[in-house]
Amino acid sequence: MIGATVNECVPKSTHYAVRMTSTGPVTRVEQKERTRRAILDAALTLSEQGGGIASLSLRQLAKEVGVVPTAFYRHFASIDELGLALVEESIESLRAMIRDVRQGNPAFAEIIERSVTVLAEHVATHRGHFAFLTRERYSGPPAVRDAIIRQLDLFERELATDLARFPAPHWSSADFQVLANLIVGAMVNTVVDLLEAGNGGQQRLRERAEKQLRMVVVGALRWRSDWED
Amino acid sequence: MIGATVNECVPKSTHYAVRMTSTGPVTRVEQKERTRRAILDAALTLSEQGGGIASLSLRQLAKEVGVVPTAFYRHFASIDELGLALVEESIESLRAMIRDVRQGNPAFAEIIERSVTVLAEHVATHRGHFAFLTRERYSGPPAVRDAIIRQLDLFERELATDLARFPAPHWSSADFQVLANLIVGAMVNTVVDLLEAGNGGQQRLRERAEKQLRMVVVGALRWRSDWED
DNA sequence: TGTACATCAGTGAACGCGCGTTCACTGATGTAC
DNA sequence: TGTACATCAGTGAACGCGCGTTCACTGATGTAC
Repeated sequence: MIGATVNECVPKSTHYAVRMTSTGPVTRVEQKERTRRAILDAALTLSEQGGGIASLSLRQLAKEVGVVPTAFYRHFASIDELGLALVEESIESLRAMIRDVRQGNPAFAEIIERSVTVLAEHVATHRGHFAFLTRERYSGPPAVRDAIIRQLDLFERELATDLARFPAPHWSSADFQVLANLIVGAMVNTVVDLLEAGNGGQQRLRERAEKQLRMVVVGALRWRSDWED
Repeated sequence: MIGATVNECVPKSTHYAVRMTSTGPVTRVEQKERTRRAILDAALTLSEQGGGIASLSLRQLAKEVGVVPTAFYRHFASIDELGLALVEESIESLRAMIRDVRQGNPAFAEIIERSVTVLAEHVATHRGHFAFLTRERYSGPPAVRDAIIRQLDLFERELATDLARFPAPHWSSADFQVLANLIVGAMVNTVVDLLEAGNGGQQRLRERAEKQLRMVVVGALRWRSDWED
């Protein structure tokens, strides 16, 4: 049966896992970028399923991408560097969302509805990034956790500044900080629930988030610091 | 230099890592319970440092406990079973806290202060459990995540029922559900921040949590469903 | 346009290591008499 | 109280496996002329 193994002797050749030849010829630079993108996406997917970036394995990752394990090193110097790339692009997605929420100056009555819509849209288009941020915020390596916390703190301070423009005579700037913390926390919880819910639950969660924001912004702003005595 | 190795030839004998002989003789049952406890505690510590329960290794764990890896199997059938034991006792800590928050009927004015105090005390005395719950809520195995989510949902519904006793004529029961979700989220965020802060930050975080609860309960209850149109 | 050479993304063999789990064992604690 | 036997928490050798990383390689793409 020596001849039986002949079919398995495929000639060795360079194989592109994410080639998509139907779109025509591709430059080497484009091809490299595609593989890099496929590695990042597979890392987001696998760490979402498998308990976070800390339990991600290079060999699982290579298998998911459809490439030999050592090919990874053409794109990243180590697994840690991949983690840094993921935290950077995830934080960029978060920044883009925050920018989009804050930009424009819709009428007061529409701020809340618009903000929640923008939030839901960004979460839907960058699921992997938002899942990464909410997960690694708690279980990631210290450098990753710190970067995420720093960005959320920054957003909290910006929000406190924005809120301080509302007419609320009895409020100190510390009060606005505390309110901003409450709001950011509620929005992060909304993100988590949006990620976990199927398409069916999205509308309910958006309405819940809008109602919570109204309770807090419209309701709580009538609260007065001096009530606390 | 053959004789040089003689000192290393210690006779083989049963070794108890957590014996504490100063307290006198210990029964076999007590000794077994001590080791089991040491395994659970080491698992909480290591998974807090090392990226969650999913990246916990049996051999690290045994080393931390001061026992040979195979000794583990005298206490748990597998690593997964250890995970189940951890989620069970962590959820029991959460239940105990919730019970303690809800019990007694302090004057209305004191409910908030008392609740935050109880929260902070339970977090301080069961750090490992609360760190486990807040972390594995996002990165744990599905069975663990589901158990934690279920318990938080339950608490949310109980809280909605409690809140519905407040006089708030314009509120529907759905409104109370939404408010309860906001409050539970804020309390979970407080737990996370308490765990991350050193002793120095505890007081500030407690005051922040109290202020947030006042904003939400005292302020938001004046919000009316029909404002949303 | 055609040819000869350079580049480098992906390959596959190999490494030493820590992993979870199995097994037969040992000896201190517990028990029956 | 003393002795002979049973129990079983902890031991240590061994297993096969997947891990991250190294290295020299191949052959398609890119470039110089």
